Amino acid sequence: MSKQPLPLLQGTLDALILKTLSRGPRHGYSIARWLEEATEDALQIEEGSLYPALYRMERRGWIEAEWGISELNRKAKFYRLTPAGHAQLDAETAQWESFTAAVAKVLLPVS
Amino acid sequence: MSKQPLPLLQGTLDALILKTLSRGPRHGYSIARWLEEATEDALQIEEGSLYPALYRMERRGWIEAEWGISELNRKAKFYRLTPAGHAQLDAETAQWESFTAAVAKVLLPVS
DNA sequence: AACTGTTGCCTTGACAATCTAGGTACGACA
DNA sequence: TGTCGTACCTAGATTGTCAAGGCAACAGTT
Repeated sequence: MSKQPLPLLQGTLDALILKTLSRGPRHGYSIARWLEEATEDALQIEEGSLYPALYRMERRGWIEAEWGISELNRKAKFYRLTPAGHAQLDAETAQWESFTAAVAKVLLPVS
Repeated sequence: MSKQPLPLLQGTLDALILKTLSRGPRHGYSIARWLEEATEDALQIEEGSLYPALYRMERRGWIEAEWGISELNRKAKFYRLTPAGHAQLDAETAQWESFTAAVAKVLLPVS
């Protein structure tokens, strides 16, 4: 009964990152670690997914980057949410709730 | 406040179809209609997604097809779940629950 | 000084599933 | 005859994730 991390459903990573950043600025590596910790390692954030996602979101104006120094004294790129990003987070959260509610109606019917 | 159908998250369609067929055999078009009805039109099942999904699942041995006549007297291909398909449904349902639970921990924290 | 592990960022290419936008055929019905 | 709904099918584009690499720099050990 070893539990290996679930593959991400396409489209959920953005929301997860936005939510993480809504708690305060973080650098990429730290976002990944925090998400894994917060989900108790149920999700694994691949760097090959993470960094493209960050660029995508920066390009769309949801987040902004700034170089700085990490807690461990290393160069790191810190991201923070823009107002547009906050709005996007709200929208994606609402969508996520609607979507899971819809799927649940099919997959987990009430009786 | 018009509500347009949500795009499907990649990977969920299989589970939705399997669950639909677990209630009894159906033809493709009917699967789509039933899913839309069951989710109160929150989900829209595109035929360009539906039919490829059905072939995929047939190829994998989760479902079996047979030509027949629809309720409306038209030629239609009826699908039914195989034992492997039933097992797959169970697996995907469990995965779905784990995944949504993990995402919820991030997106919808308890307080 | 050399080595090792960790942190932190980045990129390329493959892959998989969905969607767009077409198409065909046929029955029902006006 | 024409139109609408049913029912199936497909090619191509798009999108996001993942696998699998690589690089640089710091910390701690030996």
